[in-house]
Amino acid sequence: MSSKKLSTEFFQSSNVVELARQLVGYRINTYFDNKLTSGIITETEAYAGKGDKACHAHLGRFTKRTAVMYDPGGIAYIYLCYGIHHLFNIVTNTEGNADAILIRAFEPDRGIETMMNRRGKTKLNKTLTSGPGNVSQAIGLNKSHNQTSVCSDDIWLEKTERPSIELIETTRIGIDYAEEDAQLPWRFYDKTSKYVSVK
DNA sequence: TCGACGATGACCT
DNA sequence: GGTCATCGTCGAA
Repeated sequence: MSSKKLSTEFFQSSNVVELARQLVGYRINTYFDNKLTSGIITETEAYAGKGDKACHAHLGRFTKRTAVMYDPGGIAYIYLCYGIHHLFNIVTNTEGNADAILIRAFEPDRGIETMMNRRGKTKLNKTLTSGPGNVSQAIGLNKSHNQTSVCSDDIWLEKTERPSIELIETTRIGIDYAEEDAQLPWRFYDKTSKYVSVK
């Protein structure tokens, strides 16, 4: 039990929904420019590969952008949304499945000053790290980290004991185009945290 | 080539 | 509640 760091194998589980559920309460860390930033994940969404209408890899859609999703789990899928925001996902499952988990919010813990600088904030409030675009900016992730490992010395996750989590399972955000799959309860968040994008 | 648009967020009233 | 910034990606032409 000396290492709490999540392994590549952890992310290669075939059940992306269960993994997304599990990650709420776990710790996300990055170490860039000699600065550690970390926090406790409060909100995630599962995207279940080819069979999920909300997933970029729906029906096996394979483009330059989505190619990374088909790689073995344990790496980052980061893409630009609305021309402004970098959204950070973790690819899961084994090669060829294209499952991913979107990290939508976390509760800042270590390196808060660094995160506020990256976000251009002078006051600490929930907007520091709530919302997928804000998450990436706070922990210093951008497209250069696409396809890089999330089990490295620069980016890693850790298991925690998850004290006082009250897990809510509900629908995903911003996927109205996904028809009936928009109704799937594949968003998970901790009701006890204020660091959640949408309650 | 070109046009449409998106797994958003900040700011306004 | 509404508006809009901003640009890479993708599919149509």
